[in-house]
Amino acid sequence: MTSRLQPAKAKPTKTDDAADASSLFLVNQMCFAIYSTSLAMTKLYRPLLSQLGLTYPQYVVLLALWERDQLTVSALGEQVALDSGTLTPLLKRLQSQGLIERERSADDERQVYIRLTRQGHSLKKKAEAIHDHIACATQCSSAERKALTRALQKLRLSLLANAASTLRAAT
Amino acid sequence: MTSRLQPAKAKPTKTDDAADASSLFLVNQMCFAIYSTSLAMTKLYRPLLSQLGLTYPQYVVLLALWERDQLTVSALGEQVALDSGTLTPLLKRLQSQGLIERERSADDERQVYIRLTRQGHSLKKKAEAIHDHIACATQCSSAERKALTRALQKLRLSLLANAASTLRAAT
DNA sequence: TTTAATTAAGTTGTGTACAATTTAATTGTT
DNA sequence: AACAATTAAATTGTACACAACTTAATTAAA
Repeated sequence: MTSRLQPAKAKPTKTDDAADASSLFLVNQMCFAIYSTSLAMTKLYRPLLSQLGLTYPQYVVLLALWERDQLTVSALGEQVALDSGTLTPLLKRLQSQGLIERERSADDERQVYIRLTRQGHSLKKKAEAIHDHIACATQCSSAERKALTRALQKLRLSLLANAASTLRAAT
Repeated sequence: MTSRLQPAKAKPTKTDDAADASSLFLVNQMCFAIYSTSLAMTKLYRPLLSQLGLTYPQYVVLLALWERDQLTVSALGEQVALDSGTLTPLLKRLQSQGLIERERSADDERQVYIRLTRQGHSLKKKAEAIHDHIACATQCSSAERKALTRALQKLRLSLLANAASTLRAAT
C-alpha cells in the first residue's frame, strides 16, 4: 500500500495538468475505460448481430468488404487490424455461412483473395438497420461521436507507434 | 424494427448534428475506433506485462485488488466488468502463480473470497513502472486523458443501459 | 542459377469473453 | 420443516486475439 496510486495525498499542486500521481492513476482509468467500453459495445452488438449469425469481428470484416471487395487476407487484415492467425479461422466461418469465397491468386499462389458472395452482398441491407440502433444507444450527438472518434484514432496511432518501438527495443 | 429507436430521418434539421448517412458511417467508425484502440492498447501492454507474467485482464484484476483487497468473485467481477465464466479460470491462473488466494466464505459457502498474497502485494511496486511507460506512449496530456476517459465512461453507461433494455425486450 | 532471404497464409497453443448450463448453498413461502 | 425460487461459482462450448511457428511460393543475391 504505497501512496503512489492514490490520487489524494500525493501532490497537492495547483496545476491539474502535471504528470503527478493522479495522472498516472488516470492512465489506468483511461485504459480501463477503453477496454470496458469495447466490451460493452460488443455486448450491445451481440444480440443484434446474432440475428444475422454474425459476431462483431465478422461484422467488421464484412463492413470492410462492403466498402471494397476482393481483398487479399493481409490487405483485409490491414483494414481491420487483425492478423492471419485471427482472420483465417474467422474467414473460414464466413465462408461456411456462404457469405464470402476464398480463392488463391493465380499469379501469386501465396495470396488468397476474399470475395463477397451474392448472399454476402445482400446481407448489407439487413445490417444497415443495426447502425440506427447503435447510434441511438450511444446517446451521442454526431459532433460528440466525431470528436471521440478522432481522439481515439490519434491515441491508437500513438500506441501503435510506441508498441512497434518497444518491440524493436526488445529485439 | 420500429422507428422508435431511429433518430435519423425523423428530424431533418439543418444543424450539422443531423444523423445523416455520414453520421451512420461515423457510428461504425466510432465503434471500430474503440475496438481497434482497445486492441492496440493491449498490444502495447503485452510486452511490458509479460515481464511480470501477466496479461492485461489479469493486471486489471490486480489493480482492483491493490485498491481494495478481499473481494468475492462477483464483487470483483463488478469492478472489472467480467463475469465468473471469465474470472474463474483467470483467478485460478493468478492463484497458481502465487499472487492470490481463493477461500470459500465460512458464513456463505457459495461465495469465494479473493485475497492478495504477500507476493501479489509486492508485485504492485514493479507494476507501477508500467504506468509511466504507457502514459508516455499515449502522447496525451493529463487533460486530454481526462476528457477522453470521461467521454468513454459516459458512452459505456449509455451502451450498458441500452444493452440491458435490449435484453429485456428479447425476454 | 541455385541458394538464401522474404513473404503470405495457415497452424498451434494460451488466454480471454461470454452465453448457457450446472452444482451447491441460501432464502422465501407455505 | 419442506419445497420452490434465488443466488454464487464453476463448467462447457464457441469465437476471438495473438505470439510463435510451419509451409509453400516468390524474390534477391551470390
